[in-house]
Parts: sequence; C-alpha cells; structure tokens
Amino acid sequence: MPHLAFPNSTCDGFRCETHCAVRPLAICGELEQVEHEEFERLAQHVRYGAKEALFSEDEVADAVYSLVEGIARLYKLLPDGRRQIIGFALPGDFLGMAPSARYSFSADSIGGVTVCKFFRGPFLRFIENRPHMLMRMNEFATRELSLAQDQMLLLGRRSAEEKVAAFLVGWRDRLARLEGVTKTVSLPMGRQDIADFLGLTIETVSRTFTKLEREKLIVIVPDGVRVLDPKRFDALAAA
Amino acid sequence: MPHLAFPNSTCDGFRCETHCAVRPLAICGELEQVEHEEFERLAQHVRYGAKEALFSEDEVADAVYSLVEGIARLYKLLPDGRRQIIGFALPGDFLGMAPSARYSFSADSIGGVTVCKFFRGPFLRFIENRPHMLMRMNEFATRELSLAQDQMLLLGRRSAEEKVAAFLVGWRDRLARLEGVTKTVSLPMGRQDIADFLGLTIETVSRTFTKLEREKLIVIVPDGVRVLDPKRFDALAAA
DNA sequence: AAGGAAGCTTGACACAGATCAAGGCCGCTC
DNA sequence: GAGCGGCCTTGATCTGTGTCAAGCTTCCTT
Repeated sequence: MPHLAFPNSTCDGFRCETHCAVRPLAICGELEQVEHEEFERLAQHVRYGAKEALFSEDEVADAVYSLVEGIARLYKLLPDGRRQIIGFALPGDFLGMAPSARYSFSADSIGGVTVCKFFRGPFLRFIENRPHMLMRMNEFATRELSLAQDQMLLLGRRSAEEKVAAFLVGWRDRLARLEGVTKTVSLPMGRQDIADFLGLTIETVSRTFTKLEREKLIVIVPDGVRVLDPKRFDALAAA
Repeated sequence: MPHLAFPNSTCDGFRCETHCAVRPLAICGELEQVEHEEFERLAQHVRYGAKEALFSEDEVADAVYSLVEGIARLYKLLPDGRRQIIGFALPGDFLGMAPSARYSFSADSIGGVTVCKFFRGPFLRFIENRPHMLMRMNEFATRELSLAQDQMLLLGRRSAEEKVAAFLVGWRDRLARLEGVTKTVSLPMGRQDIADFLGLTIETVSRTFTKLEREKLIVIVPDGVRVLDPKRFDALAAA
C-alpha cells in the first residue's frame, strides 16, 4: 500500500514545501503575497484516503474546502437510497457553500484527496471586506450554476447515448484545463458513479460504452477511454 | 385589453410613485437610503407584455435584471428544438449573470413582467467596491445553485408522479414566501412548461395531474390546483 | 498459483413514459 | 352565438431504458 496517508492529518503550522500547483485556478488564485499568507494561516491542509466523506448532507456546515489534489463526488440521496451525483470536483474547485446552516449535499473522495479546509467563521471574516475575493467567489458560483443548468438539460432532455457522449466530452474538457489536451480521457470514477451522474442505470451506461466502441467512436481502456473520432464525437455530444 | 403595457417602456428619469413591493427580497434589499438612490439611478424599469423575450442564450450579456413583478421562464434549447426549462423566476429574483460574455440561457415573460434592468458595466462598477452587495449576490447565487441541484435530483432519479408532486410543493412554497400560505396553488405556466421543467411530455403531466386528482390529493381548478391532503402530498414529494 | 471479491458486461424480459391520434373545453373574434 | 384556435385530456400502441439474472475480468490476498 504505497503512500499511505492517514485521514485528517494536517500540515499547517509549518510552511508546506510543495508548491500548490492549482493555485491559479483556485479561489485564492488572485491573492497577493501578503494577503495569501494571511489566508494560508486560516487553512488546514487535510489529506483523505479513498472513499472517505469530506462532509455529508444535513450536517452543520462549519467549513468550506478548496480541493487541491484528487477527485471528489458530490451527491444527494433520496430517503429510499436512490442517488444523484450532482458533480465531480477537481483540483481548484471550491466546495461547501450552503444556502442554510447545513450542507445541501454530500461529498466524498474517489481516490486520495487533499484539500485546504477553512472554518466558516474565519473564512467569512477574511472575505467580507475583500471585494476581490468576493468577486472571485461570485465567478465560481456563477460557473457552477451554469454547469448545473447544462446538466439539467442533459438529465431532462437527452437520450442515454447523448448523455454518455456529452459526459465524456465535458469531462475531457475539464481535464484539459488541468492536464492539457490528451487523446485518452481518464475516468477515475466507476460505472455506477457515471450512471448516478447521468440519471441512468449501470447496465445502460455499460451497454452505451460498448455501443460507442462498436461504432468506432471510442476505445475502452483500463480506467478511461480513448476518443477516436473527436469531430463526430463532439457532434453527438452537442446534438 | 386592460392595462396595455407596451414593451420596453421605461419610467426612469422620474421617481416611480409605486413602492417596490419585493424590495426586501431583491438584490437591493439591504441597501440603505443613500446608496439605494444611487443604485436606482442605474436602473431602467422595463415592462414586458406576455411571452416576450427578456434575453436569449448566446446573446451578448450586456445587462442584468431584477424581476419586480410577474413570472419568467428560463430555459435552454437543443439544436433540434428540445427544450429544458431550468427555472421559473419570481419577483425578487435576479437574472442574467453569466460565466462568459454571453447569456447561458434564455428568459421570457409568461404573463406581463416588470423588471429593473441594469447595464453590466455600471452595475459591476457599483457592486465592485461594496462588500455587502457582493455578499448578497453570493447568497443569491448559492441559493440558485442549491435549487438547481435539487432539480438535478428530481430530473435524474424521480418518477413522473414524484416529479409533479415535488414541483407543486416547491412552487407552493416559493409562492408562500411572496403571498403567504394558501390552499390553492396558482399555476400561471402552461402544461407544456411544466413538462419541459420536469423532463416529461405534456401528456404525461396531464395524466399525472388527473391521477393525483383521482387519488383525492388535489383538485384541478382554472390556472391552478387546490391541495387537499398536504400531509400525504408532502410525503409523496419528499420520497 | 488458487480463491475470492468487486466491478463490469451481456442477455432476456418488463414496464414507465413517449408517441401518435382523436376529441373536449374554453375564451376569442367577428 | 357561431366558428376558430389554443390548450388540455384521454386512449391505443410503441419503445428506450430499467430490472433481473448470469457470467466475465481484473486484481488483491494468501
């Protein structure tokens, strides 16, 4: 078991020598040196192992999180256990803002995850008189909202094949922002997660992957897919 | 034709004698006298007739809107015409923020609508050094995002009957904030709008209304429904 | 290297909701 | 008040996706 990171270990109190790679993309990306140092002092750097809860729906929302490394799934459950994944969080994403005193969804790590954790009070006090920071929060919220609206269109009005294609294209483009453009799209989440994101069953997702492969649009590889015909593929995802 | 209001008529330049009823709920609800007067000077009060476009997806997003009176539908279209309504806007709602230079959805009036319209530049200049205003924008965005996430759960994981029940309960509760609690829920939007909001066809919506009426949960009245058994009804909407 | 568990794929069948088609109920206009 | 158009409802049938049930692959453990 390489690189065992025990949960909730922190490295605040000393200067982390590893430079935060996603800083420009994150909520704190436009802070200047001095302000950023003050901001850093509010943060706890927390590491989670695979499949751990960062927070859960209906818990008191006492902290917000900036994802530094790894991938998280964000989801809501119905009383009978049906699950809807409302998004996958990538490095740079900001999590945990809620319209009430409690979280409105749950978040857990897929593989290993590192976050900057901020307690609500100090965080709010830091931002409340910093317009630039508030503007940045607004940009983040607006982008999230727009993604959510795209997903509503997908969930309400697209066929299974369109859903899967649009998911792969969207995921590829989000990864491209972080890692640059690649032919192979890595899929760290499982088929069930994809199904719960797209409002499908795992069987339908599996069949649709197979179908796209038969149609020579993709090749299924371990933990991902290779897109063969980006042109035709983007068209399918858009339509 | 009573009260004919021709589109795009404005009343800025003189003090509107009618007091803005939804002010406390709106984006400007916490501005003090002096600041509010400055803010008002940026606004155009615009009146729209029924079924007019406030703005359309992919247009340059040169203005934002605070809805004062009436109801708007917000929606996205696929190239082949399939439509997803992403929300209904009520008085007090704030519209038109986009993550890029263009609107990410379309908005049009259902019946008559009055808005405060702000051009982007002056609006941004007004808020950029007013932390209270920025905080309020954040609250609005966070609430919208949470509603969008609820809707994803509905679209992806609920049955037709659950969708209709949850819609009626959600709509009733939003109206209650404005008009107080009532037994009769007014539905100014048509069946097709409800279908496009819930990811169903108009026939399924119609059949489901009829089914709920047969089961003695509601009575269908002109332009609305009366909820007979709120207990049982809320349960159906939650489950 | 064998055994097992977890995740993925495939097949047969069922069903919720879509589609196609007709008819009813207003509220206009003339 | 007759005729028309928009909206809504209802019925018959179809179909995409869900459900149920095996079987397969991969990888981890021992």
